[in-house]
Amino acid sequence: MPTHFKGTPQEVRALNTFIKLTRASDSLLARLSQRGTQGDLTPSQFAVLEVLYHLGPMCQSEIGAKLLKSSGNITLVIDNLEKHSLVRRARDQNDRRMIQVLLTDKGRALISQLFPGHLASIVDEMSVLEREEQETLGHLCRKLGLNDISNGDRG
Amino acid sequence: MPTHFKGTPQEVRALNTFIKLTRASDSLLARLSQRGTQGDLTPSQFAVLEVLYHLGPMCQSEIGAKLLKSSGNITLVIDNLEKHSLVRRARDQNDRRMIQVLLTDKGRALISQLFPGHLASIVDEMSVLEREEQETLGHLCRKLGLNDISNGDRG
DNA sequence: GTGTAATATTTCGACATTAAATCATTCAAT
DNA sequence: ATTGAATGATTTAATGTCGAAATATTACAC
Repeated sequence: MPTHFKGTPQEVRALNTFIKLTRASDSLLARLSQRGTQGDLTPSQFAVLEVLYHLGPMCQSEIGAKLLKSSGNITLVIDNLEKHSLVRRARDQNDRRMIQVLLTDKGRALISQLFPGHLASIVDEMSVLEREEQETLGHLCRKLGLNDISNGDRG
Repeated sequence: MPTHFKGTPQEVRALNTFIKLTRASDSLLARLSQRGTQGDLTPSQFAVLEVLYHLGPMCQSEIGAKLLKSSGNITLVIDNLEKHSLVRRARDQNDRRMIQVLLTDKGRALISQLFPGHLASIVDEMSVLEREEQETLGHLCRKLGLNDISNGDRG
């Protein structure tokens, strides 16, 4: 909702860009959710399974860092995934403060079955932008997202 | 976290753009929150006060449409704002199904006090992008966000 | 070895979020 | 006027989210 706010051109521009960015992200996420390509999983649950699937077992704090979520939150999401036998916890033998989270066979089967459809949805949603537009968007988002938060990870 | 996923160039591009977009939005929101320019308000509470401040009194379903939130959610957020005497409810006299939500004097004073700092934070965060980059980002986000969801509002 | 700081996870309280079910009200068609 | 569909708001159940406090484990200084 590009605002009616009256301010300097710089202020109006920044505010409108901000609003469009957050709305694009929100509405894209909502549409992906509506497509049902995440099965019965919540977005958080899907994200955890996906990161474990592509990057392998990791501890909870690492998952939280990747997904920009708090440790308390990750604990709950892992709890719920564990109830459905999609992941399991295992104390790290070297440093017993940490808990490794691993996909179960059931969890691996589920995410490997869901991921292609999820990816196809993303490709489809992104297809309203040309190749170069996608690259420009990615570049600008990266520049903006990089501002100060821990961001550097290539797994 | 630009993924390690191996797929077609089109798939890799779409997935990376998607991840960068959502991370940019998430991390920007997190940084704005950390700045504390929203006072003691939650993001949802701030958004409701802001929309009432700039667009005037409106019914709950209208607020929900602007913020892309469910009606049940809006009910709760308005409940919490009402507890703090920042807004008040008033049945619409013409159509008693609707409830007009209005800023109280306290609510108006609060949002008018907070908004300038909030805006300054946004301008500051956006300043890592040049004027033209902001406009390009806004344009691309609008194109992407417009895909199918009700989006047309200029208040 | 013991105490202390640091790290990882869990717990708890408050708020957010959705979907589904329900209630009240309005509107339309008879 | 009455019925029936549609609309707006509320409630409920399940999950998510954060932040702060509590707990468990390790690492380090002494």
